[in-house]
Amino acid sequence: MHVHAQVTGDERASGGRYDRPVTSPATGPNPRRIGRPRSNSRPLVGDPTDEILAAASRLIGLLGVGGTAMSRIASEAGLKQSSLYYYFHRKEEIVAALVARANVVPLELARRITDDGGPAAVQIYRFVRADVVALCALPFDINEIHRIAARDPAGFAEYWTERATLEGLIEAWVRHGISDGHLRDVDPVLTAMTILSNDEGVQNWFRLGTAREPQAVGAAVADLVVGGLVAAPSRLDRVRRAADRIDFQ
Amino acid sequence: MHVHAQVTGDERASGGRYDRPVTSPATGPNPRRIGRPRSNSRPLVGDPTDEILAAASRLIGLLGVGGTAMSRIASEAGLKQSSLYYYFHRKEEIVAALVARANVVPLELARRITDDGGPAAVQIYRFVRADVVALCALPFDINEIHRIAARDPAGFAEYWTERATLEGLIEAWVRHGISDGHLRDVDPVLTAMTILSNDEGVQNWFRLGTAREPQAVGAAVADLVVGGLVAAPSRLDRVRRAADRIDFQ
DNA sequence: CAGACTTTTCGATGGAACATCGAAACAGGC
DNA sequence: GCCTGTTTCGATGTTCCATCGAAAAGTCTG
Repeated sequence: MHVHAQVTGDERASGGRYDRPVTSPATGPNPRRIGRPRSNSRPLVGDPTDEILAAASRLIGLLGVGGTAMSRIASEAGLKQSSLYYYFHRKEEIVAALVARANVVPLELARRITDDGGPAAVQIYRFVRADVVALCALPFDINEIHRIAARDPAGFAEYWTERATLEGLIEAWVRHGISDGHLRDVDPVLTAMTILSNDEGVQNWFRLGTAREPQAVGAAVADLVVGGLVAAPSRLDRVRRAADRIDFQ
Repeated sequence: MHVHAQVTGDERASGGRYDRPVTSPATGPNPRRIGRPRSNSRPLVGDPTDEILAAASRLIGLLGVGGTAMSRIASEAGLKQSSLYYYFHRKEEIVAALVARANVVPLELARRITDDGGPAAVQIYRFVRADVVALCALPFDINEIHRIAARDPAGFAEYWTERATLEGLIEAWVRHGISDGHLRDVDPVLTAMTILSNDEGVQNWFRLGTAREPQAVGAAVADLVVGGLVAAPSRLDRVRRAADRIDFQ
């Protein structure tokens, strides 16, 4: 029977290999692997799935999704083109796996900041500053991935769920800030959307070549966003100092 | 001699037909056109270049650049696939022509606002509000086009020049606002970049389906941006009223 | 330790899309 | 009528995504 028939729903979500072994992947010095040997004789370093994702990530950052051929990814991962389809059914699944990784960082960040508590303005400041830096550090442009995810809501369902969660956390900060009078009376939904858009948009232009350091860009954007939200501008300095105390010590 | 050999540098920049006739295109009731007739018998309505761009714009908005096949554009414009290449050498040239059109609106807007003069905060407020609306009204996602333009700086040289001009105009507003004390002491370059990123990022999320009206989104973003820039937050109300007086009367 | 089964890889192939080439089909001027 | 220039087409080449069946290894069972 052909291996494709063994695919279950779960692997689609995980974006990984068809039948992922429960045992850890080959890591020893002489990783005896089953299956037909590769035509090239290069030593096999780790989990092929990870190697594929690493190659894809690098290439997509360089050439974009459309400009990155499956054959190129395969060759950089030490495989032939058709062998890729053993690990990922379609090109989009590779993209989905990459976006799933990228999504973890901002979401973890937001959760940690929510757990830390503190004034809403400080929370938002901390988030924006770190989010911009994190997005700038990604090897590829998150906006391009967004666009692909938007055209295939079913295939990227997990992504959109996480995205909604993230937006919800930010909304909650904004709501708290408004109710305790520290923030202006803005639309929380629109504001959360704008904050995320802003981070991603800036990341885009940073990628296109700005001399600024990501840290500086992040701080500037955080200044602008929080400055636009706080009820009294004199608070901005205190907010910045509070954020620095938490994150830079 | 093949028609390709007749291409000059100019047509590349204009993104149009190989040898654009100086005479106006057929507009009469019975526009007798020279050249081989089309295989379909549909009546020919206007300039084929415009029809191609209209079809491409619609399809790209629907399916994205990668998802829009040249054969599809051709068929919607009443042509066979290979006939497109008489008007545009490559798919990217169609994209370049579209982006050239899209770029006109924000640049004109910024120039008019500069000519109008007035306080920097009002200028920025007016720009952001109108820019967001204009970007939301585009049939396609400007961010996708940006990315393609970024990967081919030579082919989109005109676009990048105009972009730099736009950024320069905004920078000048910010500089003026700082020097006369109405705006906080921010980095003008970074701020101009952030403002444009913000507009484009919000446009992106609006396109993905928000219940808000573009007008409302634009006003909210303008509030946030200008609120983050003005030295005294009490000024925000006055700025908004001043902008309303100019644009909504 | 032979043979069945599983895992991983490959080569061949089909189909879709971009792009090029040469020629066909018209109009207008000589 | 014939030549020239304009616009369109069909055929073709190449590249890329994706599928299929089989090959080449290891592992398990009797």
